[in-house]
Amino acid sequence: MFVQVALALPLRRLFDYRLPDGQSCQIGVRVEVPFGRQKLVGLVVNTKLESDYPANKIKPVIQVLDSRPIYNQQMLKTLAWLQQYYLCPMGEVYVNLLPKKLKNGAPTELLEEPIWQVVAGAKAPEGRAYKQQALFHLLKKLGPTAQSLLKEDGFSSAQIKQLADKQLIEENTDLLTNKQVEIQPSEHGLTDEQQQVITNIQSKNNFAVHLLQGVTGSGKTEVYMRLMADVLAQNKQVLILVPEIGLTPQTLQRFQQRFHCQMSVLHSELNDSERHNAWLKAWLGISRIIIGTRSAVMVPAAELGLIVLDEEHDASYKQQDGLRYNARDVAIKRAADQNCPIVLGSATPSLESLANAQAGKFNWLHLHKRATAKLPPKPQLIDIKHQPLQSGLAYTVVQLMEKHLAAGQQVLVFLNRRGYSPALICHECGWVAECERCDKHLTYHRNIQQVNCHHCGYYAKPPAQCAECGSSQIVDWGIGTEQLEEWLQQRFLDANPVRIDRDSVRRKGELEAKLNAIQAGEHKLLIGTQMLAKGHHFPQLTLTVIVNLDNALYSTDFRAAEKMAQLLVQVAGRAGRAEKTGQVVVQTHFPNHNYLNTLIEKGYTELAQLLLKERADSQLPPYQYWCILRMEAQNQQLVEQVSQQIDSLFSEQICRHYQGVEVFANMPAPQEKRAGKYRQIIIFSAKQRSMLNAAMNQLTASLEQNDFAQKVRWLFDVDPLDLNG
DNA sequence: AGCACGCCGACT
DNA sequence: GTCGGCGTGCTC
Repeated sequence: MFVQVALALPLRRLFDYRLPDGQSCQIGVRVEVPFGRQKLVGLVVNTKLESDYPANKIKPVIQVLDSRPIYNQQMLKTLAWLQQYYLCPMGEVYVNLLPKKLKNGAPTELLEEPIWQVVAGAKAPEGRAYKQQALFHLLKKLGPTAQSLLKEDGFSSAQIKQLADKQLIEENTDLLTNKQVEIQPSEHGLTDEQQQVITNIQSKNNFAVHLLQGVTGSGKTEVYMRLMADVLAQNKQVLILVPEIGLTPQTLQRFQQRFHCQMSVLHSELNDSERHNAWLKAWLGISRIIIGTRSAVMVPAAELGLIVLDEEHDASYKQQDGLRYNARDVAIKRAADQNCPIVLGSATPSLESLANAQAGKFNWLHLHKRATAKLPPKPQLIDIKHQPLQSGLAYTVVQLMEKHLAAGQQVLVFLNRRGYSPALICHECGWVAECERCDKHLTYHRNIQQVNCHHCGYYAKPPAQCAECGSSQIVDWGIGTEQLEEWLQQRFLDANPVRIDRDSVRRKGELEAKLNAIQAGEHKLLIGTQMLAKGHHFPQLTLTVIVNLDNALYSTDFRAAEKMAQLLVQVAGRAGRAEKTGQVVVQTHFPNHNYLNTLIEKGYTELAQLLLKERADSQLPPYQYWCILRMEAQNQQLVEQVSQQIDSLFSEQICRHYQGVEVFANMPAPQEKRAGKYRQIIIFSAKQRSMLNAAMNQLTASLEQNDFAQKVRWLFDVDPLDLNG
C-alpha cells in the first residue's frame, strides 16, 4: 500500500511513500515521513496500490499521526480546487493552512483552557476595579465563557485571575466540549426591508450567493444574526469572515450576548496555542460559530450551514504572499462544495461582485434605510485651486472645523499618508532622498528622527547633506499625518487632537485605548489614515474633512477610482450616526471631476455603473480575467531575459491550444526594484476563466521542466488586485 | 524550503 | 594548509 503525500515544499508535486506492512490509513491524515536526511510532516492526499516511482527509492512512512482525517473528502476536494486554481505548490494548501502546532505534528488534542462562570449569588466587585466590574457583568450576561473569548472581549488574564481569587467567578470544566446553543431573543424589531431580505435569503436553503448591499447603519448585522439563529437552531455551524481590523470587542460581544455557545475567534494576533485551540474547536464541532479574518475561510468546520463575509469589497481578503488567494472567492467555493448559502455584505460592493449580481449569478439584495440613524451626509467639494493651504488645509475648512469644535462636537481629518512628509529634497539641486533597495521616496518621520521606506521597511537617519551637491539645505516636501497633527496641536490645542495611524498605535491594545478615549469625548479632534475609516462608530462626530484624494482620480492603477469611492463612502459614514447631522467636506483640485460628482450626486452604485462601463470598454477585470506570472532575481538582465523566454514559450507552444488566452503585458513590475531584487511581470488575460486556468496549468508544467525558468523565482498571482505586492 | 556537495578567497 | 562564501542539485 502506497500513500501520496503533500509536503511543505515549493513544489507542485506529491511524494510516494510505502505504508509499513499491515498498516493502512485514511486519506486526509497527517504522516511523518523521511525526506532526504530530514523528517517532515505531510498530508496524505491519496492512497494507491502501485507507484510509478522506482520501488527501491520509495521510503516507508515513519508514523501515521492521525486516526481521524484532518480533512474530510469534501474539504479535500475544495483544497484540490484551491491548488489547481491558484497554481500554487502542494504544501501551500495541504500543509501551510494548518495551525503551526499541527504542522509540526502535534496531536489533535485541545490544550487545557478554563471555562469561566459567575459564582451563584456573587455580587459585583466594588471600588475602582472598573475592568473587573465590567468583566463580572459581562460574564453574568453571557453565561459560561471560554477564557480565550473573554480575552477577545478585551480582558486580560490578570483581570480574570483577580476575579477568580476573589471567588466571584469559577471554572466549569464540564462545559469544555459542550455543543449546545442557546439563542437569546433579539432586542430590536426588524424593519420591513430587513424582513424582506431575510425572507428572501431563507427561501433558498441550498447554495446561493447573496450580495447584501446596505448603507452603513442599515442593520446588516441584525440580518446576519437572524440568519445565524435559524442555521444554528438546525444544529449547523456558522462561519463569519471579517476584514483584518473589523472585529472589535463590541461586535464580538453582540454575537456572544445573542448566542450562548462556544465560538472560535481566529485572527493574526493569536499565539500558536490560541490558534491551535480555536482551530480544533471548530474542527471538532465544539464551536458553533467561527469568526475570523481571511485565513479562517479554510477552517474545516464540518457542519457548516452558512457563511457570512462582511465588507466583501475589502482588499484585506486578498492574501499578498504565499498562497495568493482571495477569501471572498474561496468562501464562495466552500459554500458551493458544502451546498450552503453565503451572504456577502457591503455598503460599497466591489465591481466584481456588482458585475456578478447584474449577470444574475448573485442574488442582489438592498438595505436602503438606516435603521438607527440618519442617512450619511452628502459630501461637499471644496475647490482648493489657487487657495493658500496651511498644512494641507484650506482656510475655509479650518474655519469650519473651528465652528464644529466650538459647538463641542468632534471633527475627523482624514489623510491617507502617514509620516511627517512623504519626501525630503535638496533645496539647492532638487535631489530626493530615495530608498537604495527600492528607488522610492523615503518618508520623513520626525518624531523618531528617521527616514522610512514604506515599501520595504528600510530605514535610516535623515540625511544631513545632499548626496548630490553636498548642500545642507534639506527640506521636507508634502504633508503627512504627523505634520498635520503637529500643526493642529498648535491651532486647536483645546480640542486635544489625537492621531491614529499605524505609527501611533503600534502596540497591541493601543488602538483600543485611543478609541475608547475618543468615545469618552477626551479628544475632539481626530487625525487618521485608513485605520479610522473602517467599522468604528463616533456618535459625536459631526464634521469629516478629507484632505486629499486627487491622486486617485488620475492614477495608473485601474482600481484607484473604485477604491477612492469605497473609502469616501466609508469615511463619510463615520459622521452623524447618532441624532446629530453630519457634514463631510472633500478638498480637491478637480471639483468638476465626473467621478466625484457622480458619486456625490447619484451615489456609489451609479458611479460603479460608470466605472464598470469603462472597464468593459478597456477590456479590464471583471470583464477580462487576469493571471500574473511574477519573476524575481538579483540580476536585472537575467529576469528580463527569462521573462522573454517564457513569453516566447507561451506564444509558440501553449497559446494556440487555448482560445482567447493572451499576453496582456510583459513588463517590469511597477516597483521594478524592491528590497534589492529586480522584478518582472507577465499579465495573461482571457475572457473565460476556465480557459485561462487551463493554459496556466499547462504553462506551469512547462516551467517546472525548463531549466531557464529555474534561474529566477517565479509564482502566480491569480485574480490580482494590483500589480504590486 | 532545507541540506548537501563543491569549488574558490582570507585567515589562525 | 583550513574555514566558509553561496551557486547547483536533489529530495518519494
